[in-house]
Amino acid sequence: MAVGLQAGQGPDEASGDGFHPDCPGHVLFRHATSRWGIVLMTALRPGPQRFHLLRDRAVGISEKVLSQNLRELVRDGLVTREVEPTTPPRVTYALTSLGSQFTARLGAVLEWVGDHVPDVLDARRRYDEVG
Amino acid sequence: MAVGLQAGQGPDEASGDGFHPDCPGHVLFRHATSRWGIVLMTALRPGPQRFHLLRDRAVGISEKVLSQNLRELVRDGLVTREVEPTTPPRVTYALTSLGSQFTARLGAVLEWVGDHVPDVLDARRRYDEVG
DNA sequence: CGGTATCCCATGCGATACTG
DNA sequence: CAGTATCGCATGGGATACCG
Repeated sequence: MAVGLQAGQGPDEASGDGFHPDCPGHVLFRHATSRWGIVLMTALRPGPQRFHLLRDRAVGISEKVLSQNLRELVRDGLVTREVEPTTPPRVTYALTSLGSQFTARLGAVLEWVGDHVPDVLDARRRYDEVG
Repeated sequence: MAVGLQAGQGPDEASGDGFHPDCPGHVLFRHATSRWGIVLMTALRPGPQRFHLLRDRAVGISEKVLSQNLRELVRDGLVTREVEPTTPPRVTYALTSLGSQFTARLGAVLEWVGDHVPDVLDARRRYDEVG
């Protein structure tokens, strides 16, 4: 059973099945596909990365938001966080197998989107000029 | 080339490739995966639907937000809008082939999420209790 | 180095009311 | 029936400063 299929076929409110915004699967999806979630998950695909490296890859992210996002991903079980208690500390993030699977599927979507940007651009132009 | 892979490997700012929030592909992705975007796209998979039917399926949506979302999806070329100029008017929305392809890929992600909700729940419990 | 704390703003969404 | 107009709020995220 998918997650958001047929929202609102439940009784009357808070539709019985999996699409209410509070549904754990929905929350996971929002975290992983948030503005920075995608960047971070993707950045982790090649292998484990340290905090400052992720900060550099996610150009423009603030440290607050970076750590916020990572914390949620860790909580959801998509990412691991490992601390070596040296001074200064050394913290490494990596995809779990769960995160790896999710990111692979998400990657297919992103790749498709990338391949079809011209079509979207065309559609917008047509929509904007004529009406 | 995927869309958000390796953000920030460009020169210095607004990373050359496809992940700046203003990137058309990113915007498309945000529209289609917004709170209601997923519900609407999914609701349209079985076939064309009229406005009031979509409103009923997306339990809790306001008409304002429904028409907002549909308008963006139409503009992005994922959905068509057809008006029969009767009184009262009869407006039908349907997936384009573009929208159909996108939704299929997205569906794979949603299905995966649905299948792994228990794992996520476990992860969160572990995270919350121990730390 | 790897964070937190604080403040602020833009956006998305909800509720309600009105219209061609 | 299929919208638009208006208002108001919660949330995600940016900027800056400080800490173990």
